[in-house]
Amino acid sequence: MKGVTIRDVARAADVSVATVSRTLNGIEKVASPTRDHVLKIVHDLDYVPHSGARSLSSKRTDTIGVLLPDLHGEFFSELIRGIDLAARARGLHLLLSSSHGDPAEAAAALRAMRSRVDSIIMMSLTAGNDAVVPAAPVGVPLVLLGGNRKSPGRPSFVIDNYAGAFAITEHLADGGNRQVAFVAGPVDNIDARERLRGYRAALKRAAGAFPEWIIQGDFSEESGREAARTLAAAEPPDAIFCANDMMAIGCLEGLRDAGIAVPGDVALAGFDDIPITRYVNPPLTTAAVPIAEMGRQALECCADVIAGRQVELQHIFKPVLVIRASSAGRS
Amino acid sequence: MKGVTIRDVARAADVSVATVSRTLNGIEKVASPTRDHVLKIVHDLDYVPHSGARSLSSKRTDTIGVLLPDLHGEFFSELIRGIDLAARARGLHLLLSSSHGDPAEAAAALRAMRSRVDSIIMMSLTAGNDAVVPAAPVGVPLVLLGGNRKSPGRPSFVIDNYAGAFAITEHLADGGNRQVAFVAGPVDNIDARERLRGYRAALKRAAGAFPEWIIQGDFSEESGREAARTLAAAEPPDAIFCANDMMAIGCLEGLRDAGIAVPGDVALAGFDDIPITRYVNPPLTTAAVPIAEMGRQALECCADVIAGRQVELQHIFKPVLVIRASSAGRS
DNA sequence: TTGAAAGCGTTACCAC
DNA sequence: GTGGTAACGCTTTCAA
Repeated sequence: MKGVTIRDVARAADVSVATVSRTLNGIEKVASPTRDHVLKIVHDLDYVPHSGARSLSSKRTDTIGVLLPDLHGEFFSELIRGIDLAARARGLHLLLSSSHGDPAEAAAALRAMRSRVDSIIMMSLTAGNDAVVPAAPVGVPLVLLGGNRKSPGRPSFVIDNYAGAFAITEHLADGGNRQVAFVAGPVDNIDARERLRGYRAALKRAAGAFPEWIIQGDFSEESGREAARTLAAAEPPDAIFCANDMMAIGCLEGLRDAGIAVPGDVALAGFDDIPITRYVNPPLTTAAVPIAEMGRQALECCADVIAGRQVELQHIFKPVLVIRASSAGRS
Repeated sequence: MKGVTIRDVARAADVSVATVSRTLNGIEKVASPTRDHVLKIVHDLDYVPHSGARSLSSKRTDTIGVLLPDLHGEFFSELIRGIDLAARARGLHLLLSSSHGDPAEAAAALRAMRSRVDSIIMMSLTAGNDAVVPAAPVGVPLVLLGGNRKSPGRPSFVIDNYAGAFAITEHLADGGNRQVAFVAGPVDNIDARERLRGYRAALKRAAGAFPEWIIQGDFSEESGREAARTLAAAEPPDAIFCANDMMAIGCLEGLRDAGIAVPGDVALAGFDDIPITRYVNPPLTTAAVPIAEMGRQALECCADVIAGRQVELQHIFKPVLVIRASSAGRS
């Protein structure tokens, strides 16, 4: 049962190994009766080609590598789901690797994957990680996910953080909220910086030019809670825009503890639209990013690159403003 | 830069390919100076062994397959996180595949993986899926996750659903709640059935022998919402135990819509302790399963099996009762 | 401690 | 259409 080779099949079917190979790969012509006979034997013997041998001689692995900085939270599970969906549809396998906090680790992971995959989807969240996306080829085509740094010649899929943040800020300011505070993400995070930029631009454009009010956070729930404490200590703003949903959730709790009602006293919004946002009380206004869809397209892109097809280099996903109870107008 | 082989390294280092191989695999003895010299060349040339060729001659892939029924939700992302953590620590790669609703699909996935991995961690949620875990060997060692069906000779990691459900039910009954209703999971799901069994046993043992009250659900949020409607239509019970957290969350919303307060009018509890449970209002009482830890141990088990070490066959994880506000006593 | 050479299971090329 | 047979890049005896 174990270790059935193509020779065993060839022998049993009374044909050459070449014919079996052709039958299985289906590119070249094989006579229909021969084909059927071979397939029957393959099935009877439960023959599965040895992928190592196959990749050795064909130079293909039919596998896509997925390199992520982390696996915590729903963002990544959604992303992987989208990638997996597309991979299954194309008959590709997925080699997953994560937790690459620092560039050195990520570089090592990249090297380790090199010989096992045909292409790699790589997500580098922080600006610091740019170092691991070398200008030089790494051996296999790379498709980039997230971050805004351009890596010339490489397809990249990014979120339009600026536009999303702009829309949220505008919405909060429109809602009759004069003072909109911003809880920022990590300073070395590109997405976070873009969101900050969007906040600033929207404020400037808003009639009346409300002053900026920026609190430093780090994308964590705890930092959101802390921001709430800080904001509650002073004269609270009319609205708070947190650079991601987790901070908004922490902020929500912090405000509740401080006896500040949302949206009664302060309007609140986040960014990402992770599933939890629907369940908190009140449900959170946020900017929805089509995470799974991004993953799906990134994989399709890999497949195209492998096949030698021409691909778009810049794929930008515009977040959709999702208005929920946390920012219900209080005119 | 591309396609550096072991021969290139051997030539550059002026040694035989055998010596390079030995140096890299580190089992047999290589003189220290030779070793260092070879390693330097390997580094300079940025040589990475071809994994296909390696697996062809060594019969190892250093890869573990992970077969999941689905990728939706936090349960799976936690699981993968635990598995990935352990895999990284052991220098193993992870081949991920999911969305195997029906047995035929799962069987195909199993076949496709066979030649690419040294061992497979397989999760089969539903009783129906048992068919895809054949008694016969599948070519590589299998480690089972979830479900209670025994597959003789195969290590399996399961949750003690019975004990968890028993504990929850007991807690709800103890809290001064006379009538405890149960919202069940899919009938063909083993975990769901065990939880039902736990509920029944606990009710029987409770002083006063409260009558059973079972509503059929399917683990979905929507079915929880519907169960709430059904329960609210009659004289509501004192407490509701949903067979998983998602149903409990749906139930919570349904109760709110019906004007029934939790825990004021009805105590509520779920099962799994997915992260969301902490954020809903009120936070949900539930049975916590160490998901990531289960994944970690499953991978360790794979590594042990591959290495030929003896392993325990039955690993049972007892859920921990997590009491939150949704079941706060109302004596 | 090192080198030479025989596989490992496929694919792909070249004849027929 | 089909068969024979070099690669493919590595590990692993077996000798030296």
